[in-house]
Amino acid sequence: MPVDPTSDRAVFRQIADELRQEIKSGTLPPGARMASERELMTRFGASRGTIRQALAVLSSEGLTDVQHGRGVFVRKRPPIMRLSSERFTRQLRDAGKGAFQAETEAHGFEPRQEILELGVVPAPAYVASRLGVHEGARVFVRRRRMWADDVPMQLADSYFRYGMVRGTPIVEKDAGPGGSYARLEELGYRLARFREDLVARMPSPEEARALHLGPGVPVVSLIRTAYDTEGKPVEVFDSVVAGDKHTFSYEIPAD
Amino acid sequence: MPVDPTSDRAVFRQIADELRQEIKSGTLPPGARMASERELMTRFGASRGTIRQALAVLSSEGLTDVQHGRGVFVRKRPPIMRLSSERFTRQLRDAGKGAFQAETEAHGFEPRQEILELGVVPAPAYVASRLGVHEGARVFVRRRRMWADDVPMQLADSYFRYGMVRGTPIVEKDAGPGGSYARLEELGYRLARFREDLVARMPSPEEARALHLGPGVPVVSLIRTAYDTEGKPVEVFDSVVAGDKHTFSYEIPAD
DNA sequence: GAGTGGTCTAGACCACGAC
DNA sequence: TCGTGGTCTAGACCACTCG
Repeated sequence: MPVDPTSDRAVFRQIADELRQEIKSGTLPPGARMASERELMTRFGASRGTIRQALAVLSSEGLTDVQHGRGVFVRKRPPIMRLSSERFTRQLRDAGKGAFQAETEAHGFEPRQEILELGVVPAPAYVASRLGVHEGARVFVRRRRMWADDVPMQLADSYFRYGMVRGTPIVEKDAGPGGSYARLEELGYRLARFREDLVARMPSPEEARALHLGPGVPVVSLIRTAYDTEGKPVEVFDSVVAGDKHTFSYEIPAD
Repeated sequence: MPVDPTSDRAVFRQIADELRQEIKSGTLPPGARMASERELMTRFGASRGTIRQALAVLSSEGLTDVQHGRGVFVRKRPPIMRLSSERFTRQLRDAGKGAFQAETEAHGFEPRQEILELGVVPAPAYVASRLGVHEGARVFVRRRRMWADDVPMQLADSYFRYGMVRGTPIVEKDAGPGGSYARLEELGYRLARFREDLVARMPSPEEARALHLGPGVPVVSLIRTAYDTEGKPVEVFDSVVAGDKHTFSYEIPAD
C-alpha cells in the first residue's frame, strides 16, 4: 500500500504508519534491520528528508534503534526487572541483602553500585519536607548509579539526617550487608513502612546518557520515604529508573 | 553564548542546549512563547531545517508545546492527579464512590466515564493468566475513557468472567454507585487485595490521540488484579494512564 | 494579509562500520 | 572502499491564527 500524496495525512506519517505496521505485525521482527534510507527513498518515492522524518517518528515511539554506519533496527525489549513491593521484607535484610541486590540476583544478574557522591549537602525542598527537616538542613547523601551486569538500571540518591548516620557505615562507600536499611535498624530505627511516589517522564539528556537510554525511552522518577515504628521518616530515597528495563508491582489491601 | 560550528557537538544540539537552559533557568517561564523559527535563524545564524531540528529535541523531551500558526510555547505542567493505594478502601465503596470518582473529586474535578465498548470477548493471554481462565475464554469487558472535567485521563478496560457478571449491573452502561467493585461485593465476592503492575512507555499514536498527549509525554500501563477473600481473581483492570497528569503513590509495609 | 509552524525537495559533505 | 546514518543548506509551497 503505497503513500497517497493527495491525502490529508502527511507523506512522512503515511510512511511511518506503513513501517510501524510492519513492525507490529512481525513482518519486521525485533532485531531485524530495516531498509536503508536510500532504499526507502526509492520504495516510497520520497526525498531523504521525508524518509528521515518518518524514521524519526518510529524512533520517538521507542520502536527502533539506530546504529550509525550500520542501519536502523527494530528495537528488542531488554530483559525487564520487576521491582515488587515485597522487596523490602525484613527477612531479606536479615539475610544481608539489600532490596536492589535481592531483586537483581533474583533475575540472574550481578548487582553493582557505582558511587557518584558521598557527603553532606543542604537538604533540597522536596527532601526536607519528607524527611521532616527544614530546607537547607545538613543531610547526608549517598548518590549512586546501580548496575545489573553491564547495564545501568537506575540513578539512586539516599538522604539521611546527618546527625543520625555520622560515624556509621552509612557514610562509607560500602554500607555493609543488607545495605543502609539494615544499618538503620542496627542503630535502633526499626523500619515500619515505606511510601513510594512514582511519576513517568522523559529523561533529561544527562539522565539518558547515564542510563544508556535510546530515544523514545521514558524514565520513572521514584521517591521513597522510609518510616520507623515511631512514624518518623528516617530516609528519603530519590531515584531515576530506566523505564524500558523495569516493571513495578505493588500489593494493596482492600480495606 | 552563540553556537560553535567547529565543535564536535552538532549545531542543532548546541542550539537545543541553549534554549533548554533558558527554559530550565526560568528565563523562558512556563507558558512563554519562544522566538519564532525565522527569528531563531537570524539569532543563531542557521538554516530553518537546523532550527527545526533543535526545536524537535526540546519537543521530544516534553519541554514545549507547538501550536500551528501561533508559535512554540514552554509547556505548562497540567494539574497532577495522585493515585494512591488508599483509593481502594471499603469505606469509599460503601460511600458509593468508585476509586476513580473518589480521586477525581478529591482533586476538585468532575469525573466522567465514556463507554467505548461493553461486551463479551475472548480473553487475551495476559488477562486469562491473571483471571485464572484459559486463553480465549468468554470474558466480559468494560472499555472506557475516563475524564476529569474536560481532560482525558486514562483508558480503562475491566475484564470479568462472564458467568460471574451476567445479568448484573456490571454489564450495564452504569454499573451503579461505588462502581464494579461495590457490585462484586454485593454478589458475594468480598475483596481482599489488589495487585498493580506498572510499566512506563511511549504511547502508540492512537493512545496519544485518545489521551490528548503532546510529543514527549509517556504513558503508564497499569494492570490491576482484584482478589477476593478466597484468593480468587475476580477482575483484571488494564489501563493506559496519561503520564503527565498523574503521580502514583503506594504504601508498603516493612515486614 | 502578515506571521507562524508543517511539509517536502535536491543536493552537499561528514562520520562511522564493515569488508 | 563503499554503504550507512548524521548534519546542514536554500528554497518552495501549504495550513493555521490573528488582526
